[in-house]
Amino acid sequence: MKVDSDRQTRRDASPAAKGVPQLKQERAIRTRAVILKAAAAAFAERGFPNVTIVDIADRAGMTKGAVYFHFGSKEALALAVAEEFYRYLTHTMRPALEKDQDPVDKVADLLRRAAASFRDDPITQAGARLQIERQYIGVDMPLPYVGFTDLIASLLQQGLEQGLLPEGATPEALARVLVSAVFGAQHISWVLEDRSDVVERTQEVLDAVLYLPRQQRAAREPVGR
Amino acid sequence: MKVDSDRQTRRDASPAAKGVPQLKQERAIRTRAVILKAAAAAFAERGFPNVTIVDIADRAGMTKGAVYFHFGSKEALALAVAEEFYRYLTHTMRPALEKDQDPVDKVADLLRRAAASFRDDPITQAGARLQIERQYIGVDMPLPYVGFTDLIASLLQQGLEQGLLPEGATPEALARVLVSAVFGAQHISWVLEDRSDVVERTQEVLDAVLYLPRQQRAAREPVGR
Amino acid sequence: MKVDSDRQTRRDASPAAKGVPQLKQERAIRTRAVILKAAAAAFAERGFPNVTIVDIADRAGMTKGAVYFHFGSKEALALAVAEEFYRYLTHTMRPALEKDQDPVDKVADLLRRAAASFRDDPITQAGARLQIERQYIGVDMPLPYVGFTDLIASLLQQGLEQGLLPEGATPEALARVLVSAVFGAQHISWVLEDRSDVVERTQEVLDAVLYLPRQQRAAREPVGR
Amino acid sequence: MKVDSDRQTRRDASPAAKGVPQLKQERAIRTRAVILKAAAAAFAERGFPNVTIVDIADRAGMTKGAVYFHFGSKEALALAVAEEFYRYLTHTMRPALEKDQDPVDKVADLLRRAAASFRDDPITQAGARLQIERQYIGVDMPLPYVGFTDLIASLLQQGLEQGLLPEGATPEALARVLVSAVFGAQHISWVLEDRSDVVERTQEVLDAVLYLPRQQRAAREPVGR
DNA sequence: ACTAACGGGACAGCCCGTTAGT
DNA sequence: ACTAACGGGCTGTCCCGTTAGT
Repeated sequence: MKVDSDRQTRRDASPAAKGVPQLKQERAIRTRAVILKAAAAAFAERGFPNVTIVDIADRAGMTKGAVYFHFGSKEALALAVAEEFYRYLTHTMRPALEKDQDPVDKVADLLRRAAASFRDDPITQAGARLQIERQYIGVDMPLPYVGFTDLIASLLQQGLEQGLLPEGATPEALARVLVSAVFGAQHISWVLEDRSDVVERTQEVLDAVLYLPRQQRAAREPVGR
Repeated sequence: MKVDSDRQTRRDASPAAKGVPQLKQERAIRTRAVILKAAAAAFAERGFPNVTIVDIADRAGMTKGAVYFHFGSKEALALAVAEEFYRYLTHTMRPALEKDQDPVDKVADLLRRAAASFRDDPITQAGARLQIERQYIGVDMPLPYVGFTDLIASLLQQGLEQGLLPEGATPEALARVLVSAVFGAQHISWVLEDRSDVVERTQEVLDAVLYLPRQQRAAREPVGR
Repeated sequence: MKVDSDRQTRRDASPAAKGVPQLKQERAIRTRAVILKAAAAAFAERGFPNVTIVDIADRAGMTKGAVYFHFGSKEALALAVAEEFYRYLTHTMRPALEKDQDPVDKVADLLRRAAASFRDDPITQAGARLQIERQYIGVDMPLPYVGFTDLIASLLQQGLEQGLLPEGATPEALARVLVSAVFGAQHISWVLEDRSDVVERTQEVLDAVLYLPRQQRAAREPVGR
Repeated sequence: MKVDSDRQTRRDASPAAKGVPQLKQERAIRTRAVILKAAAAAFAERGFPNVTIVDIADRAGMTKGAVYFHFGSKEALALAVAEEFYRYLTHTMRPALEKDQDPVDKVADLLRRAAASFRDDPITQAGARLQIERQYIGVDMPLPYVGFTDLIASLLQQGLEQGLLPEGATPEALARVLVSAVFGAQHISWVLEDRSDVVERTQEVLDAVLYLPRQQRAAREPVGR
């Protein structure tokens, strides 16, 4: 079951140029974006198996055929949303990495931003949900969590070297714990409180995993650095 | 659309209780169990929306009609599995609570047992998955996580009073973090490693949240109690 | 698709006698009657295709199996109800025929009694409905209307000979008209007024077909005979 | 459970009326008509509960999917047939009303035309049958008989005023009797003779209810007015 | 670039009838 | 004489994807 993410891709490959290639398509790429938004909202709200193409078309204010013109299948749509999600995610994270702060604070910043996205951004919500539902989609979505976990691990490694974490700590393990906990917090917050308290729950995670031990350390070494 | 978990329930209500209405033949209760097992396995493996009644019937070695005699609908089946899951869960936890160990160790024991169940027991796997898929089921499943979180919070409260946790810690928040993290760890382990390393990941969570701070404390108070 | 009206029939044929044949069956006969009543009510209310065997069993306060013990199929049940209906009908009519009154009044009496039965007796209602639904039942129900129509025709013939009807009248045609009209009146009354005004509508028919012409005649021949 | 008769209806409501939204291609409106015909034939022949969507699709020479595009459910299909029936009925009646003849003859003409339709036109047959089976359909079909009865009553009222009916006659009652009798005649003719003699039976009704009394009157008043 | 129309496959639930078990 | 349990078939409906028509 081969599924390109969308027609766009196919088209870029074949006719390189042809008179006025992309002027006419201006409307089309707007339409495409509208569909994508609609799809994301639908997926976030009701989940992949519960969403029909007609649902999406209705939300986008057009007919099924139009959707099928831009995306070859329901799977392709999901995939496109997922990709958009990753693109958005890295974009949101950037400021946290570029800001001038110690690596542990960077990690915290990163995760808080992620949490806020989960609470506020439909694309993020859809992306997260589609990740969970990857089995229903049947096409290989980009493997989740790993890249993010590695990034955090390397930051924590720096933190450890700078003495910002207890000596016994292993950065990889801590990174796994953090990602697990934030993901879990987001999910539970979703089920119980419709995500209204994700950020708070995420902060609790950060306090427990990153800062509580640090306090201890600080308390134990009153003699200045 | 209220759905009883199964026929059993309906029947208990109607007859005027003639002693023990054990009219249920024990062939049937075996059959019922077989169906439940089959359903759990199917749900765990493929997810609620992907499982058809025929799948379950086939796995159970019988026909749709037989399944429908015992469970009035697909939803009822899912609900029964979920209930069985909770029953099994509390049953598995008991030893950890009754064993003679300090409250924090109890918590750790509890979560390790849960993790092991996630790895080994199909009913648990199905239960967890159905929880996530509750929206697809459309009947109100028992609210998840909360009871468990409360139990852990009260144990941690005891631990705090016994000086087993850092003074700054708040038991409720820690409990939420633990449950989130273990749930998340289990989920990620599922996606990435087919759950083979749940227990290890859970241990990492325990180390990071419960023991790493404690070590710090221990190190800081060398003079015994 | 062979269908005996019920098991009873079958049994009468095979074992002529055997120790204590019908003592034990006393309960059975009563049960059979209960089922028949339940079936009639169900058929009258919801129609043959809409009634399930379980419906009937529930109404009769027993299980499907019990029903199937007494009646081999849903069709057999319908047939038994229909037969009961005809038995009841002839029974109800008798007084009208035996009473001392002129043949035209007999006809009127007959039809008024029928109408009253349609209004009050569930078996009659069921019988009438099953007649309409004969196609759904698929077994040859006793042909309806004809015997009744013939009876009325012969009475009207007598009436004609006694000068109780206009000379131009043909008894067979009048009989057909009467039966059609009463049947139609009953049906329409059912749909529009839940049968509450069947008797009145029937009287209207009698007035229009039998008595209005007679009045004319009476008015025209003031010189009595 | 409200059911629109078909998609058409739903669509008319939504778009903000852009002139004439004749987006309906006339291939489609032909298809729709074919389906309707097929459905009418099927319903007339076998009755609503016995007809499957596939039956209809097969008769129409297409697949279930196509049928479902035009009609959202089996009920909608039945309703559409019923509506078509009423439309056809009023259309057939018109000439009788416009023709230059006395009101009583108009009534007779009306009913004879109806009878002929019952014998010859599948839509009419289906409509009549669906009326009887309204309970199986579960959506509120237009209330039957009443409008027609009123029309006849008002004609008879005129007839009475013109001295075409016996003085004692009440038009409303006569109208009810006529409609009942014709409906009943049609039904009995259906069961017994597959409707071949509806028209004759209807004529018998007209003779008995409208003309027999009139003859009497004529005979009695030889001295013209 | 987009809409209306159509094809086809799958699945839940229902219900009839039988058999195993008293 | 009756109940619980089981088998199997059928059909309405949904929904995905394609083609005819602008």
